[in-house]
Amino acid sequence: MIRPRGLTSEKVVIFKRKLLSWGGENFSVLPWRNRNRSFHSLIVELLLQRTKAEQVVPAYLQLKHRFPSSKALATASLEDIEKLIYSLGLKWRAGHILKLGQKIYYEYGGVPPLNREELMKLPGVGPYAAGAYLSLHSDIRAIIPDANMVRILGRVFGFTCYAETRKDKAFLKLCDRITPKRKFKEFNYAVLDFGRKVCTPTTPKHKVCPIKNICYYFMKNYQ
DNA sequence: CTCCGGTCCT
DNA sequence: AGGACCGGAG
Repeated sequence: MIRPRGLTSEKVVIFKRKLLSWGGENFSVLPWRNRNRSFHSLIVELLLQRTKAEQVVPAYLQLKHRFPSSKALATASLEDIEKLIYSLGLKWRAGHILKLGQKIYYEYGGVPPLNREELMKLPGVGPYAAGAYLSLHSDIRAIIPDANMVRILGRVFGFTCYAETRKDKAFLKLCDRITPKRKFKEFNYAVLDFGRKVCTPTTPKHKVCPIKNICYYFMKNYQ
């Protein structure tokens, strides 16, 4: 159970505002960052699991070209998919991608479902992929309780993160409170970019951090 | 050489 | 709840 420190509505408001503003100025353009409710938008979230965005770009473009429709993917061979994502490592994901393509084509007519529970029943789709598909590609508000969110909130609100923190009810509640009601998409993109560029796992870039003055971790270690 | 990261299967 | 998975960055 996490115990956030200094969790006041003022700090929450400042956090949202600063992150949104930072995100607006530092948005990374990536080929899958669109609002298409397409199976490509869901597949790419599997490629992004435990994998850096830059690394995914070529594999994603090739995969999209090779399998332009869910039908093409559903009828593909496992070897074809393995070959395309080989450079990303973790090649067991090829199996998930094939099964996912088949389910989407045969059971959903080519379009992924639009609620969290249904999405998470799909192969390879967990809390991260479901939240990303809904909020980033479908304009449906959802939290993305991934490593970035855990790390950033953990630092700002001074709680220690463990492997199970992502499933912690108090943490999920905090994610829900922090994620804006309206600009959730902009916010989620901001968190992803911020976690990658500023609030990095090791040696966070305090010098360019716009929220260090409300960050428990920074205040404690550098003030 | 060590750390990092989502989901599934035991 | 704990391990397996794999390549890249620090």
